[in-house]
Amino acid sequence: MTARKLTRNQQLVLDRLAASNAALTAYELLDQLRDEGLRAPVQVYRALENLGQRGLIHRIESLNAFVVCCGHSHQAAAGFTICDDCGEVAEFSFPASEEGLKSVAGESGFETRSMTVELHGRCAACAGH
Amino acid sequence: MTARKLTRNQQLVLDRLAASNAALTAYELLDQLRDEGLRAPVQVYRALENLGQRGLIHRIESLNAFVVCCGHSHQAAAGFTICDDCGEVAEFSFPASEEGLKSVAGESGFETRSMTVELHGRCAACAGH
DNA sequence: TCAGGAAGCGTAATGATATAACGGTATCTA
DNA sequence: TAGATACCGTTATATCATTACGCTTCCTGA
Repeated sequence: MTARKLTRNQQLVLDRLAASNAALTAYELLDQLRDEGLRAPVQVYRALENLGQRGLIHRIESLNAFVVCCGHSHQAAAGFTICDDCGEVAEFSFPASEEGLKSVAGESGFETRSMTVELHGRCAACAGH
Repeated sequence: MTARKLTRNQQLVLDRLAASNAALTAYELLDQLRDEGLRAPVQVYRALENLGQRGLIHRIESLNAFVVCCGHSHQAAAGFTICDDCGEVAEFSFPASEEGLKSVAGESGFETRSMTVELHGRCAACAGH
């Protein structure tokens, strides 16, 4: 019943993501892990699926790529800022706006189960602040 | 300087999207337009790119698919509700939450240029209300 | 403690989404 | 009406993701 230990492949993928400020695609992960013996996309995708179910990583839809989870357990939805200059992805939460969005969508009877919130722009460093 | 008229391919793609409540992928559009003489994905992608620049359509990142724009000119960002049962996609705006999101992201110095807001769940009809 | 089931593995093939490169045609504008 | 720009169709290729198969590892309970 308790969660199974991470397998070698899962740990390798998680470690690569944890070491990156940017989101990594499945194929970028595969390239970085060839030295560790990974050979096929499906090996990476399987690890990603498992890590996703555990809530240890997030998928960035607008990049078809993945990042580690910030570490908080998510009662709330996760939002992401994505720097289009340097690629840095940062996670944030937005409890008030989240309620606002659900509420606006709910006006037409829509029942929200999950949400994707991704902001593109420039990070503080790239904006020169 | 004034906007060029839509070409035949652009109009065909726009019309198919306008006739659908669900988002359509580029390949679904291609299949639906083979009778009209379209043969290759790039023809559809080129039309989609042009229509996107005109603001006549939106891309749904979490589906890799496209919908017509509701028709409002967007000073504000567009949000979407996506029914995971029937596929219906509806557009909404959320001025208050939009400011909230930009503001939360801005706390760390992030400058927002655009945002993706996609809510998955069940539409009123599928929820049985 | 070991039998059965669930989860995971590697390999191969394939499916789905998107773009690059090329040379030709239509349209706009000065 | 010449030059610039946008668009066209065709072909090839890049990128992202899944299915299928048979074998191994790990967990659990009798």
